[in-house]
Amino acid sequence: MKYKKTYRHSRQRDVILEELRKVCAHPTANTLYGMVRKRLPRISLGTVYRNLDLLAEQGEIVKFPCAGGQTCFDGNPKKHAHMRCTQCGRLIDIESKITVSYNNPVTDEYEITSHRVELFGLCAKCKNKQQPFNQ
Amino acid sequence: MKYKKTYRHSRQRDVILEELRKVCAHPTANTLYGMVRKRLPRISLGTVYRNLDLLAEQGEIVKFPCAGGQTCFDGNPKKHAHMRCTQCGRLIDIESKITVSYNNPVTDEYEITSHRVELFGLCAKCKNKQQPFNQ
DNA sequence: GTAAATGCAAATTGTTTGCTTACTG
DNA sequence: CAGTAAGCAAACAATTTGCATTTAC
Repeated sequence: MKYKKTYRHSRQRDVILEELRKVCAHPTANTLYGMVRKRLPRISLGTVYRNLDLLAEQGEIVKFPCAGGQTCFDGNPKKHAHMRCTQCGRLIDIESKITVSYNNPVTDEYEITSHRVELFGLCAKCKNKQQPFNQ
Repeated sequence: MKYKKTYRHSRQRDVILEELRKVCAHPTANTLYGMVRKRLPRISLGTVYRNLDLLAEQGEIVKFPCAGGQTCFDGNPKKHAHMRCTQCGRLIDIESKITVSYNNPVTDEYEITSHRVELFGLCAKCKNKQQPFNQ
């Protein structure tokens, strides 16, 4: 049995969380690294990753596996809807109220405990541009 | 303006698609590589990746960015629901009928064109096991 | 015959880990 | 002062790419 880990406070973690909360985008670890480095020039990328994992573990932030194999981070843990732009790939927070219903049969096969909806569409920028070249 | 690419037929692509369609799991490129190699021992992993991209481009299969930075592939392009097991991480096809509703405001900000629901829960195996150690 | 697809290996990219030092509680 | 966190660099793993050769149309 594993013991519960105790967390200690760190300036780096504070800054990472602050910077992530500051933006409404969903930056990757590397993007965030760039942002944080402006305030803490000596921070290392490894620290950013470690803290992002830790913050996600604590439920302070949310990790998103994204297309292209990168992980994006959302600093806003309260539920809100997302839309992925099918043109540029960005993840956009949207206002839309979503309702999901599904039948959740009581069975030994599986048990559904929660859900997430991902919406796809066009973001403002791409919507107002003409289509890019084929592909 | 980019010209439309013309596809040529290849045995490797056929086998990759066949093997992917054969299973109801959602293998990674590497897993699929193992499956395909039984029939085409000389195929290379690069070819598998190239063909999976190409098949996804054609809409024959679907790519899933997964937690852990891997991409999973679904050979069954007709819509069906998925559940991700929060314990073991596998993606399970489920029977549940899902209905999603959301308001899709007509605005310049964005335009929603489609959606996907991801369900989370426990798969049969994990449901019938006791919890693993903390964390 | 031309362009697309393959096999192979090397390169790239995102992420994790090991280790020593610094810092928190 | 015990154990967590940082910084740095090396290691890893998934995926992509360059190139010479083969294959499809």
